[in-house]
Amino acid sequence: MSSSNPRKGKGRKKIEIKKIEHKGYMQVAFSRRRNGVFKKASELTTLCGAESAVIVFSPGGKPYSFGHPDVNTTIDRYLSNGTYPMDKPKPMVDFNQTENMYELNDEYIKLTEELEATKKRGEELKKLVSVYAKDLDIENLGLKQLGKLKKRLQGLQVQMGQRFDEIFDTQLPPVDHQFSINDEDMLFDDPPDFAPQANDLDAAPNNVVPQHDNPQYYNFNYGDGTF
Amino acid sequence: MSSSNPRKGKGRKKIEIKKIEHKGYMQVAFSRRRNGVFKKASELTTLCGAESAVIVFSPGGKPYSFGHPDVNTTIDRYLSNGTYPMDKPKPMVDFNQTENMYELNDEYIKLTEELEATKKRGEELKKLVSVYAKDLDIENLGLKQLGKLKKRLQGLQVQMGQRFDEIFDTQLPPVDHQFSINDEDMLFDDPPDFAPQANDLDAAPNNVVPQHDNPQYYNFNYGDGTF
DNA sequence: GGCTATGTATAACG
DNA sequence: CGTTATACATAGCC
Repeated sequence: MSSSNPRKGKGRKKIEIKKIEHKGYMQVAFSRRRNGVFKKASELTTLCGAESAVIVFSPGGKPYSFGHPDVNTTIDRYLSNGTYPMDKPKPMVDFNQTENMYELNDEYIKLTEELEATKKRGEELKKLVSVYAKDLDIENLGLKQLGKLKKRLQGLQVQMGQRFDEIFDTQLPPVDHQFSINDEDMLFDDPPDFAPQANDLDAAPNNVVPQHDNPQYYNFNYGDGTF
Repeated sequence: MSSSNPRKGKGRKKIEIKKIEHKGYMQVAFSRRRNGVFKKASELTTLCGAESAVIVFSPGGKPYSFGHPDVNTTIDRYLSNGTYPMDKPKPMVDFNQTENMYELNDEYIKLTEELEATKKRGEELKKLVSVYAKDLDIENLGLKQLGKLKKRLQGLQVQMGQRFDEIFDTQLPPVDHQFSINDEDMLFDDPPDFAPQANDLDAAPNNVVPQHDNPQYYNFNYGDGTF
């Protein structure tokens, strides 16, 4: 940057927490700080015996993660804790502590989104009800209504069949990330649960090279945790 | 301490990265360091425009999280193999402004209440629609949901059959009726038995994230100290 | 990937 | 909870 000083400040300089525009610097900063975050997380984990997971997507879109005992386990626990479908009472934050800003902000964003989604769904349901409400009582259906219902059921059955085939053919994971929004779950009284992930930590070069044609995941082992 | 030290024994001391047994200290450390991790993550996010999610369970089992744009979005992206739209403007508060917290908290409470109310309405509507919702998004149902739906439909079929019987019992079918009795068979006798019993698939291993081992990095003990 | 100077996080204490 | 001294993280450079 400057030119006339052969030996400018070698040490660290203060930087503003704004987006780094220079791609090269940004990449370096990302790399270093990502590792810094992972290390901090692992220390927290070790010092306090806490479970943790950190997921970061680089500006290029590559995922990096750290977790103890492993990312998926922690995510599962987080999700099944009801935070996702948002059933359970959340552990409440202490509003008098600055340190909870982050959590609060997070909750705020989630709430905003969920509210929006829920409202939207409510509207759609309303429409449906207005159309079908009169047909609700099966015992009082006439032939015509039964015929309609029958057709509908047949259509559903076909779809169901296809869906089953799809699942068994492609081994599609049953995890559905969108239950909290298009929640068909509560319809069928299904307890929200997530498939336990196979935990297979195979040794690999510490290089960040994606294996074969898998999507690029960058995980590291860090002490006990997966880095 | 025993020797003279003009400086007081204040200031930070080096600590070993192992489980803190003293619960009081541990709680303090957890609080501070969790906050530190969140801040680091938020800086990383800001500096590099990266998506991130941090989940930490306190030793007491309470989940804390930070995420941008939000935890669930990042988790979803992670779980769905890292392919996801990247640009998405989110309301991001200034983490360094404590004043915002109260405001945020206020919003938070309002949102929570509104969400609850909206959800409640939504559920009631949903009950009404349930069976008749032709717009049910079957394509997004998981196996378990499909199983339930199937049962439901079968139950309906029985009811429909009874209703049909009633109708044809008490009155003569129209001359050019749209449904023959045989239609019943097709509907009721022959419910395509889709799945062998679906609940197993939930345990099917998802595509496992490749793990990279980095053994020479920090090595810390974890996991025996009872807590 | 390594070095060094310096900004930051934070352990111990009031 | 605020201060203080200090370990640690890391920006700029090689």
